[in-house]
Amino acid sequence: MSRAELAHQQNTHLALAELKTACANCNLREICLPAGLTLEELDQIESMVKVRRKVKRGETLYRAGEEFDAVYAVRAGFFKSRVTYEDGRDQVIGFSMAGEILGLDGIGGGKHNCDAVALEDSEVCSIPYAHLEELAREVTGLQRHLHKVMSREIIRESGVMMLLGVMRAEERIAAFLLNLSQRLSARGYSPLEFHLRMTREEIGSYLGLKLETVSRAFSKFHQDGLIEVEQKFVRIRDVAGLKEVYAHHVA
Amino acid sequence: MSRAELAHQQNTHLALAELKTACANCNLREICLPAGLTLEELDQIESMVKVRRKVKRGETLYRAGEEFDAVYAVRAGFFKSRVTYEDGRDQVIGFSMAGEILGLDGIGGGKHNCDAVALEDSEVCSIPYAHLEELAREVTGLQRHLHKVMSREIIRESGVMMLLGVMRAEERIAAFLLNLSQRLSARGYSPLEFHLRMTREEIGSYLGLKLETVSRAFSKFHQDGLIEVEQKFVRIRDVAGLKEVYAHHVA
DNA sequence: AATATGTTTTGATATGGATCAAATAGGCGT
DNA sequence: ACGCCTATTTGATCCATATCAAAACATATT
Repeated sequence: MSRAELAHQQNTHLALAELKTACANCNLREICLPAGLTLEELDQIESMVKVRRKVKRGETLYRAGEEFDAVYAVRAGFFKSRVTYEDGRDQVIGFSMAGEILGLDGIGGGKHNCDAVALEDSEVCSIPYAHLEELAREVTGLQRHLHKVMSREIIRESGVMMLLGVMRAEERIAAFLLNLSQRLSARGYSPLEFHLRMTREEIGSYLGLKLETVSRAFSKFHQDGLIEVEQKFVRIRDVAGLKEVYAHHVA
Repeated sequence: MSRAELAHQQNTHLALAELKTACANCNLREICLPAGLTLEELDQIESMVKVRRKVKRGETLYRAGEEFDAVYAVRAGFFKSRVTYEDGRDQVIGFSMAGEILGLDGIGGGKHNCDAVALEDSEVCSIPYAHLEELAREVTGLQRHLHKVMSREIIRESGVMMLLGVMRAEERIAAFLLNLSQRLSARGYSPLEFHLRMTREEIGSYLGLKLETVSRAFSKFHQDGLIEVEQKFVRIRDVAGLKEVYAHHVA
C-alpha cells in the first residue's frame, strides 16, 4: 500500500470514527439533547450537526457584531463569553463547558452579541440556526428542549444579577466555586478537585470584582480551611462551610 | 327595555368591544406579535390568547415556585420581577411595561422563577404555554418571534449584568433613565417626561444600589441641569448630557 | 381634618472593595 | 536552562457607596 493510500485509509478511518462519535454516541447526549428521542429523530438531529470546529486556546468562536447563523454545543474545552462596552470596558458574562450551548443571544438580532473565547483548546458542534428552527417544528422534544435551554439561560443570568446586585465579595466567590463544582460533577468530573481554566482577573470580571479581591478571598478561604488553592488548581475541603459563606448571611 | 336587559346589552356590547381589541386590533401588535402574519394566522393566535387578567397594584401575577403554565403579555400597566433569595434578600431583576412578555423564565423548569408584581393596576393577556408551543410549530413567524423574544431577554439581562458589574452608581442611573425613556418612546409616550412607577428603593434594588444613592444621583442630575424630578415625575432636560454620564467614562 | 404609614431627601460617618505598589512565582518561547 | 512576560499574592491607602439618622413630604386611613 502506498504512502498516499495509507494516508487515505487512515483519513477514512478517522472520518468514520468521528461520525461514530456523533450525537447518538456522544457522551454529552443527556446534557446537550432532549431525552426520549427516537432513533429516527436522532438521525435527523445528527444530520443537522455535521460541522465540528476546533477552537484553540485564546481564539474566538465568534465575535460580537458578526452575523449570527448558528448556535454551538461545546463538545470539549472551555469558553468565556465577553461583552465589550462602547468605551472599552468589558465584562465576562459567562463561562461555558462541555454540553452547554453557546450563541443563543444571537437569535434576537441576527448578530452575535458577545465574543466567545476559548480558554483552552476546544471543540464545538455547529448547529445552523435555520436547520434548528426547521427541525424544532418537526420534533416536539427538540422544540421544547430549545425553549428550556433558552429559559435556563435567562434564569442563569438572573442568578448572576443576584450575585452582582446583592452579594458581598466572598459570597460571590463561594457561589462561583460551588457552581463550578456542581457543573463539573454533572459531567462526571470530581466536584471537589478541579483546574480553573480562567484567570483571577476573568473570575473577577464575571463577579464584578477586581482580581486582587478574588485572590484575597481565595487566601481567606484557604486560611479558614474551606479550600486549597495552588494557582489554577482548587480542592474544596469543606462544601458546607463554603455554602455557609453565602447562605449564612446575617440579615 | 328593562334595567336588566339594558345591563345585559351593555355587557354584550362591552364583550364585543373587548373582542375587538383582541390581537388583530391591539395597538401593541407590532411590539407583542411578529410582523407579516396572515389574517388566518392572526385568528389562530387570537384563539390562543382568550384569557385576560387584571392585576391590581401590589398584587402578584405569579410567584416563584408556582407551577408554570402560561406566559403573559402585558396589555396595560407596569410590573416588576423580583427574585427572593433563600436568606430573605431579594432583588428586582426587571421592569415590564405594555407589550412586553413576562414569565419566559418558567419554561425551563416548569415553575416560575420569580414574583411578578404589578406596580399599578394592570392587565395581561394570558398565553398558555402548551398552545404557544403547538402554534409555534405551525406558524413559522410565531416560532421565530418567540425565539427572538427569549433571546432578547438574554441580551437584556447581560446588559444589566454589565450595569451591575462595571458601572458606577451615576452611570447605572443614567442608563436606567435612558432605557425607560427609550421604551416609553417606542410605545408612543413622551420620551422626555414620564412618571416612575417604582420607588427609589425598587430602582436601587434593580441597579444594585441603596435608595439613598438613587436619591442622591437624582438630586445631582437635577443640579447639573440634566433632569427635573419631583417625586415620581421625571423630565429629561438634556439627553446628550445624560448619555455622557456613562458614555464619557474616563478609562 | 387628623393621624398613621410609607417615601424621599439630605447630612454625617463607616467600611468593603478598589487602587496603587512591589515582590514572587509560573509558564512559555528560544 | 535562560530570560521575558503574565499571573498571583500581599500590603498600604483611598474612595464610592453603604449605613445610620432625622427631617420633610406624600399618600392612605379613620
